[in-house]
Amino acid sequence: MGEAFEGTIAFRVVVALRDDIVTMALKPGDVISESDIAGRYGVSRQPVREAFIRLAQQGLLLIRPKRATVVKKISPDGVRQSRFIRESIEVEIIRRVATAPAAETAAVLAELIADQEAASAANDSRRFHKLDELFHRTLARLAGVEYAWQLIDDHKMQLDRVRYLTLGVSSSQRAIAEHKIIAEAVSKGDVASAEAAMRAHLGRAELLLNQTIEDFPDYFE
Amino acid sequence: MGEAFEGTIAFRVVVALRDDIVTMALKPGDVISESDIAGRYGVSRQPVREAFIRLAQQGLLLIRPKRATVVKKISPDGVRQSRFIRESIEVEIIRRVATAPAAETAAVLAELIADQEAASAANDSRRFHKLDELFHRTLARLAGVEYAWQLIDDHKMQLDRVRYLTLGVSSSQRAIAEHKIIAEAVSKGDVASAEAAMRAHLGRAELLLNQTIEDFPDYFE
DNA sequence: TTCTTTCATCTTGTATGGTAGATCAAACTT
DNA sequence: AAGTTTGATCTACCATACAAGATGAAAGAA
Repeated sequence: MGEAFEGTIAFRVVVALRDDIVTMALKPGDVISESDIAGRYGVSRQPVREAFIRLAQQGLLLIRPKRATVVKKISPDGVRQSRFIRESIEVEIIRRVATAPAAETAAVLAELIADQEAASAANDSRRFHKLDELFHRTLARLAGVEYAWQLIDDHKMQLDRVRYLTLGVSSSQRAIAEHKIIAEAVSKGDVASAEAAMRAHLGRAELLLNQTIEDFPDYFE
Repeated sequence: MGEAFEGTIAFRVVVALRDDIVTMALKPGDVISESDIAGRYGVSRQPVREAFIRLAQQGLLLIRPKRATVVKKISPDGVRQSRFIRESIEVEIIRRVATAPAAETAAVLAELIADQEAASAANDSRRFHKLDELFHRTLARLAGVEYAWQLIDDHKMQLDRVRYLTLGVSSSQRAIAEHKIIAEAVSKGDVASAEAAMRAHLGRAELLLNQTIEDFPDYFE
């Protein structure tokens, strides 16, 4: 997002609150108020209020006029549709890249996968997560639609909350293997295989979601 | 978007400004200020400020800290990528609906097309535009991803600004003919034809964009 | 007891005053 | 004349005070 207000207090509050929400320090259903947060951060209500507005538009908060503001519960159907949107766009991206692969494509993807293997070997899950994201964003860049990835990124916050609930079960080995299949198909210009591999790669999240709903029913609508 | 603040002044300002921007009453590059708009609507600066924040997050305004706020110029690349997103999602939607068409599908789409023909015959272009939108949103509903359409709708605002610049050239006849082809393929469960028809239907906008950039260069980045 | 009503106390919404950064033109210096 | 500095005047940012709706518990009526 082109956040053009980085120096402001409101920006600091947005970043802090968003982090708290995604990492589940603020749990779905938690009630917060402008004065509450203002006091906690030692600022006035005004910048907090503006942060609330921004986070509400991102689907993380629900401002209830004259009542209170709550951390939005995760909507299973919303997550499902976010996945639908992501799969639609990423499939189209992979088609474009595979249809006319640029010269650099194979090398760039291979290097990213090598980095991922290094991070996996070092058990650095945070770095692996970053590299995983970078892999997908790079594909968007190669397709000339990096902005489209930003859109996915916005909606990925909901998914990230789910992901955070299931920390540690991420099998980076399998993800890397799937990345390799995708990269190979793309580099060869095999559109159909690339699309199928991407769908398989993204499809695994569905099971994860259902499991998570069972484990943490209070966090979902 | 689940705008949950309909009774407020800020909401009225958002609606009014968004309408002004989409209809080009406020032109790309126009400079506005909180006090300016506040005075014009007879309200205080506070709700105007909040409206600015919301519109900035929707990509219609650019708030420049300590300087001024301008109506964002239209980014040709942004419009192109919005089209990419829309096509990705709508193609996936049409696939889903065509793969397993519900019983009601054919009848629902036929009725919508009939309404469109009536609006076209009556030369009611505003009503036709609404029905055109409804056709696409209905497909999303039939695919069980109506929320995905809301996403398209948000990003469609940029396209709507372009569309408004080229008023009158909308050939509703051709659009209706294309809708018929789509509806028929979907009803028959012919996935490949439905997808191709949808791509062709959405693809026409590219030419329109290039023409518009030539005609109104000042409104684009 | 059970239902109704009142009212203290939450909340967000709005108005307004002051602050500091950004801009630009006029005055000044060289 | 050309470049520099100053200062008036914009702007958005923030703090604060007040208004009004929503809530829930306590007091009162049946």
